[in-house]
Amino acid sequence: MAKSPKISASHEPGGLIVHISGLLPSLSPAEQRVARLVVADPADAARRTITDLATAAETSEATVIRFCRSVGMDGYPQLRIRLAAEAARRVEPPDARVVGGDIPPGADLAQIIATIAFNDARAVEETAEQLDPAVCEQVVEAIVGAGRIDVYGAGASGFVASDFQQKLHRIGRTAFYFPDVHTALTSAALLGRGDVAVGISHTGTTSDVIEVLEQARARGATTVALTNFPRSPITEVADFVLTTAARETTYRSGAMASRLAQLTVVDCLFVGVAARNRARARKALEATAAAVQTHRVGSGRRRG
Amino acid sequence: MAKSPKISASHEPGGLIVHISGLLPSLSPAEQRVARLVVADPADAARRTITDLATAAETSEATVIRFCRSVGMDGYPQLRIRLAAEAARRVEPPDARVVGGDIPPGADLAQIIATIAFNDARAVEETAEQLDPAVCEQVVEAIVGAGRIDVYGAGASGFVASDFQQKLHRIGRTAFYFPDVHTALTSAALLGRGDVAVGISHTGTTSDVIEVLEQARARGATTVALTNFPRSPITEVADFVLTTAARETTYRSGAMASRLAQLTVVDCLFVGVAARNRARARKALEATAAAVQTHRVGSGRRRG
DNA sequence: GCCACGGATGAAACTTACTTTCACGAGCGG
DNA sequence: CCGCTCGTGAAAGTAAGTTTCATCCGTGGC
Repeated sequence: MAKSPKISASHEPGGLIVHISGLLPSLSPAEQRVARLVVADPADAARRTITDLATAAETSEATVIRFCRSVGMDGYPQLRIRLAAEAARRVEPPDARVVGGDIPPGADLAQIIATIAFNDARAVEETAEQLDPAVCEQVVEAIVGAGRIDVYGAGASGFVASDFQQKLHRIGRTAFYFPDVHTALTSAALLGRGDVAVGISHTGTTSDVIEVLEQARARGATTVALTNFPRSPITEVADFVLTTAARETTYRSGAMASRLAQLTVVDCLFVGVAARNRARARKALEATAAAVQTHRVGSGRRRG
Repeated sequence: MAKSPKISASHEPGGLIVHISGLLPSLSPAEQRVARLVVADPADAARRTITDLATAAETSEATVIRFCRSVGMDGYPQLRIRLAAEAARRVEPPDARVVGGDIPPGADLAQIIATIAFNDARAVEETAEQLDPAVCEQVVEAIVGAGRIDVYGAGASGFVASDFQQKLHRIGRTAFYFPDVHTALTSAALLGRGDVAVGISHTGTTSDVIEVLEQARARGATTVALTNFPRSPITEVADFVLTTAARETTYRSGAMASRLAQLTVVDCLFVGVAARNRARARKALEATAAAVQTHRVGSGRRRG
């Protein structure tokens, strides 16, 4: 990477805040303080002067400017304006449900449900907003033309990887998923030019997955990373990077929001691939559906 | 008239532009030139610097400031921000995404993404809305008091079942998932009063899952069904029925929407259970998180 | 016609906000 | 332990925004 790690935010119609939260862990401590203020209350931040904001974040103006550059803005005034615009757009939720934050200790189940659903839905929506269709297109292209597709993921992301594998398989693409690192590495070693390796890691720091992608890349395969953090280590071994937009969350439902976001991305890719050859994909899907038909009861209309 | 004819615009949530055009005729010629530029393209005006705007209106900065005061702003920066916000709000509804229905054959990837995300998010939201907190509460209760929890699911629902099992396990509940019918049946036969069996089936017609639930029920276990169809066969063997709200869909992303909805429900149950004993759950989660820490790289901040 | 008078206007002085530069200090790898 | 890099804020520098003030014009009285 050249010099200034400026991550483009220009093709981001709706998601400045999302974009910033994604970048948050890659920022320096002082910049993170600024970022947190901004994310917490964009409208308020837009009203502040740079000196004001710097003081509030207990840092200097210089750091605020650096923060602006880090998130892809030219300077503070631009950030202000973008924030104001962003804030105006999202004044909507007047709901009582707890947004973004923690679930309060005394919450009843109805409240928990509302909060989880809201955050889950948001993660899905925001992920879609910040997904770059051009990159998706290239990934779809690669998958369509691939001799073989390997999908990797550890832990929770493993479910997603496995899901993706199954989906691709159902429409007749040759895809594999390995729950075990060693097997995965072995498989990666057998990949070659034209093949595709997809690595899924929410944090982007899962060494197992990174290793496997690295191996795949060394063999000439096209590598794709799916992570929540656009500057995490996994992005360094990937030809294409797709990001989800689950907010940094605490333990409760954060993991789930991120999972849903990942699944959404995977589904988009899947549909993109399937759309390339509708007839064949539909036929394959019908065949696989028919295969499990005998395991269904009451095949007709559902009774009361 | 006293001095500056400042007209308050602070109690004007939606209509800055309207407000300005309203008092346009009362402005001086030079100010009117400014006003017309602003009204014609608020977003563009917000991007300009005061000198820029003054030049464009063929006047001086001083006049622009006067204009700001005339329309009730404190100064130029405030106007800029208000304009940016205003502009953002009125560009909003460009909703080209296809709602609910099929993805048209000629759709480009951006459209596909928007459609999938929208439907996914909807499924999650609507599921939460129709979920009965009372039933959830009872299910949570049962799980909290259970000696053992068995989770069943076939095919795509198997992922969800497996996910649920893993979640429960991580907070120290004894939970099992069996991908194979025979093993599942065997396990169900060993359940007893106080144990819980959860069956997941989107259609509610998967005979394997129904069979297993039936077996579990016969042994005295509490049975829970998670399905999209409140009157499907599976509900007949369940003590508690939880439903998702994915619309009846064709092959494309319907499966995914239903999956996300299922995961959301599962997550709600999980959080509900975890909330019953915060301290213990948190401790267990921290322990499991720490266990995989060595498999992460760049434990600190991510670099570019 | 000439002279106040007042409002509108822009040039320039001024202030504040923003940006850049630079030196210091902490942490890391050799 | 040394040198390196990186994050940081102080301070210098630049640009943006604001105020002041002189000018210009039209108006209406003398």
